[in-house]
Order: sequence, then structure tokens, then C-alpha cells
Amino acid sequence: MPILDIVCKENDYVLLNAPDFSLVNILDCGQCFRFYPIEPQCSEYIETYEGVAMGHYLKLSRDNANNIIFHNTTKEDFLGIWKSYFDLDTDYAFVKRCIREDDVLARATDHAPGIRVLHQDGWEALCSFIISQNNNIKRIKGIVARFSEDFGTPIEDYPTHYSFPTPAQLAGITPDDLAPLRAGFRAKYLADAIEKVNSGEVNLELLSSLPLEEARENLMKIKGVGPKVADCALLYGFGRMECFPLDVWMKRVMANFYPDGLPECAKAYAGIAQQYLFHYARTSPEAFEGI
DNA sequence: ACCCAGGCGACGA
DNA sequence: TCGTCGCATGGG
Repeated sequence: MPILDIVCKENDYVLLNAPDFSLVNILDCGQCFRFYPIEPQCSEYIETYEGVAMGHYLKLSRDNANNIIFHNTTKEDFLGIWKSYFDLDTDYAFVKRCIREDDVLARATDHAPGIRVLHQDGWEALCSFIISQNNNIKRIKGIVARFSEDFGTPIEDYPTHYSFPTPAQLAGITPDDLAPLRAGFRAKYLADAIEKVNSGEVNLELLSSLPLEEARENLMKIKGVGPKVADCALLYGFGRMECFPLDVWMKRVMANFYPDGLPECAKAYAGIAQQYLFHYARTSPEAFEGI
């Protein structure tokens, strides 16, 4: 049984009736930093976002019938890039039914039912979460945008949009070269990541398959990569859905709701559960009420 | 003016 | 191994 009904309409690909898919939930919940809301161009569209991922520009909308429209997308790009990027092979309705056995997770999934965990490019996720430390999401997005504009490549047919720079494009870059990003003390961490990935001291190719502890230790050889940044890179960039990044918000969640650890029903879906809980804690004033 | 932001490294006990 | 502190930058 297909998880989602997908049809091709002229130049668009459309997910039919996808209630577990909200653009604002997915693209504005602190997991990715390159998508921005734009004015919908059709009265039927509830929300429209555009951005760049995996070296490709994408504009997508949700309409008033809960269809998700991938605008002007080829079959090759949809199946080769976006199907994986938006985790379309995972049945989020099923995952939510499982984790909702827990009351807090039930509230969290009600609060933002359209969250999904993206499968982003690993290098971009690593750099993005190096930048994220002691920083806020708005400024992270600005730094990542300048990183792409200053060192990436214009996208074909969308020359005002830029791909995220590859390690090869950044070879030899010094912290001073990164000054235009205004990344502050994180510039030297980015430079170290560039150096260690280009030298092969850290091999990104292995991180999807290595035992989790080894993968984390590998990433933490990079200056500025500790347990939290490593877990975020592994979860969002290397498909390690068992990762459970503990930032300040998640530490509050654990202390308040789960002093004895994550409930059993969520353990098989730790990364996804984390995303619902993180977003709930950060955006719902009721999250910690009565605690 | 102050405080904080999806942490981390350096340092001292 | 543990706690504490400084860190660049910019928005509220």
C-alpha cells in the first residue's frame, strides 16, 4: 500500500491529501535553514515556501485540500532528490500512532501534526549545526545564506539562488576568508571542518553506516563539534534516525517530563520524537504549564 | 543598556 | 571527570 498518493500534473508533482505534511512545521522547525516562506501565487494555496537543497532550487505549496505541490519539478528530481529529502517513504501517521501512547508526545504531535524529519545533505547539515551553537535560528539562516552566496554556485535557471558550497569548493579556506559570513567564533570551527573533511581525516561517506558511537567520535574530531552538533548532523544529514540531540530545550523536556528517560513507545523513533518535542517546547506556551 | 541564542573548548579543582 | 566561563554577532 503506498504511503502517499503521488501524481504528476503538467510540470508539477503533487502529493494528494497529505495531512501529515505542513510546510511551516517542516521547514521552520529548526532542522533546516535554507527555506523561506513566500507569498502564495494562487488563492487555493495556504502556504508556499522556496529554497535550495541538495544543489537544487525548490518551490512548493500546500493547497486548501491538503495537497502538496512541488512546482516545476521533473520526475528525475522528484524521485531522485525530493522523495528522500522529505522522507516520503516513512509513514508518519503510523509513527505518530505509536508515539502518541505517551501523553506528552500526544500533545506535541497535536501541536504540530505536519512535522517530518528531513534527509538533508550531510556536509550542509554539519556546517549548519556548527553555526547553530550559542546562536539563534534567524541568524543561523543569515549565515548559511551568506555562506552559499559567497562560496557556493548559482543554480541553473535560478541564478539568484545558490547551492551550499561543497568541501572541494572550500578547500584551503581560512577563518579570515570566512569573515564575510559574520559567523563570529564559529568561523575557525568551519575552517577546521573543511580541512578535516578535505584531508580525509573525517570521512563523511562512512557516517551513515558506522556504528553510532564511532560515527559520533569521528565527527567530534572536528573543533566545535560536540555531542549535540554531532547528533544533529547525524540525524538530519546522515539519516541516523536513532539520534536524539539534547539541546537546552530538550534538556528541559527530559527534566520536566522524562526524568527516567524516553518512554518505551518512542524509543524506536527517537529522532522523530525529538523533533516533535523540541518544536512543542519551543513554540507552545502551554508545553511546561503546571510543571 | 542589557540579555539571550538548537554549545563548545579551555581551564582549574 | 566535573563545574564555570568566555566567545562573535545581532535581535528583542
